[in-house]
Amino acid sequence: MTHVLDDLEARGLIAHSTDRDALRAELSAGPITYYVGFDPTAPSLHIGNLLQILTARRLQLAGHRPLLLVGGSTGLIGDPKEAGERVMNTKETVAEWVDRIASQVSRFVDVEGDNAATIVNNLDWTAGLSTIDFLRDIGKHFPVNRMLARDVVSSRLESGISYTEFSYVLLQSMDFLELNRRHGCVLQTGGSDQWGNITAGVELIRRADGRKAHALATPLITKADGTKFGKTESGTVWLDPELMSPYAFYQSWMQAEDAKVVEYLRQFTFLPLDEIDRIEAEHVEKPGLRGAQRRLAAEVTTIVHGEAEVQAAELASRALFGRGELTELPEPTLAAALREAGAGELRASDRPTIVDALIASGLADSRSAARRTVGEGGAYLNNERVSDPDLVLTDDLLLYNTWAVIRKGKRSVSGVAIG
RNA sequence: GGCAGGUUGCCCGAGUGGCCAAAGGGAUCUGACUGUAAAUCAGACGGCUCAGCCUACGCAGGUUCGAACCCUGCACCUGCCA
Repeated sequence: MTHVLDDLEARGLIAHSTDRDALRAELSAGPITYYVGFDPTAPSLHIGNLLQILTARRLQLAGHRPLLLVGGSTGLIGDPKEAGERVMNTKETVAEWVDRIASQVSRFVDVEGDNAATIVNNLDWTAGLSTIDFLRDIGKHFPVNRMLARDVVSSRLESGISYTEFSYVLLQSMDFLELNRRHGCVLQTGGSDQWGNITAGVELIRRADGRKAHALATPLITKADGTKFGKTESGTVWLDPELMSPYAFYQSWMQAEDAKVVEYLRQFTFLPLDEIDRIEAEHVEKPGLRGAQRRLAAEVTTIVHGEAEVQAAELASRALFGRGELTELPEPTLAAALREAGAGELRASDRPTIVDALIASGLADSRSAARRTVGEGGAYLNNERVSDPDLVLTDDLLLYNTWAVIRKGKRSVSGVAIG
């Protein structure tokens, strides 16, 4: 059987690690306990976090025991980022997000069995901690000169960084130490942006307790142009169906770039590598068929939202993006597809125009934007370009006297029900 | 506490009394080409009851026919000094 490190390597999931041979030996010697943390900076995790969850899952499938940490305390402090000081959220908000993220994350791993995953919250060991103890036991191991030399910190020295955020690394390091003591946790994984925080924890464990621990970082997932992957025109790709519909989630993967889609298949799915190689061969041969994108979208959406949602998303996508005439779609299919795509509602008595429809369907943010779209030739009603912003959507223009398929540009489709 | 500099649209950044909804770049959107891909080229990019009006250049006032630009106070940021 392939060593889990080799699998991770082959999937392009290892950007950095501490002593690779020692880590390999430790993983081979028997089940180890490892952890990955998520700070509650939003009510839901996004696909950047998904990569971390899936990596944790791969290790669990290899027999190791995951600890999934939700940052009830670190979320109150804020990991410094280059863009500048974070906005502090209230304790109530953070507590609510902790709950949501804890339940979200636990769906992706086994929480029963020999190597069951455990959800932990770092608020458990920081809430009662006194400042004096913290400074004596943890702070003593952190040379400020080295903290200042860290990239994130030095980049913030000009623009400013609060003591709060400056101290963040101590808390995350303490988490690793604490999990090492409580659960024998010997490995922390995370994104490469967490490398500094993770290795600081490794070092703290060595200094404080004289024990050895490991760090493993996944690469930053990028688009072909090198910018961060995981944003669409509408923003972050969320895992929570309330923040992003399964259909929209599915579509965001459907629109993956040719140059990257195979990489994503390796990183975000559990498909065997030889099967991905076959998909790649077809993809290289006929990229226009978008077979790799279709497969990627189906696989990842299954992992996150389940098979039923995938079928609905596929059906809707085929109906709305298919070559066939919209008029040939049976009404139930059409209605389901449009609901899936986030259709809105309008009243016929208000004599709604194409501009109203663009807004109601969620395709335009304002009337100005909607008018602009029409003016640019980017607005379509039932796949026919509309050039008059004042066009009223009368009965005869609707499908089944009710539905209007509204499209903006080539890849944003939604609709409205007019009753 | 003192002194100096700063706070501009989604982001970066120019503008120092009228020609400013505000240069330039990025992001984003649309069109052409395509395959729900990329690259390229072109256009758009505060809001609205849209050839006009309203709101905007940290906040609140003031000077002026007229202010993002001048004055006063306040807040925050950066640096130097104490």
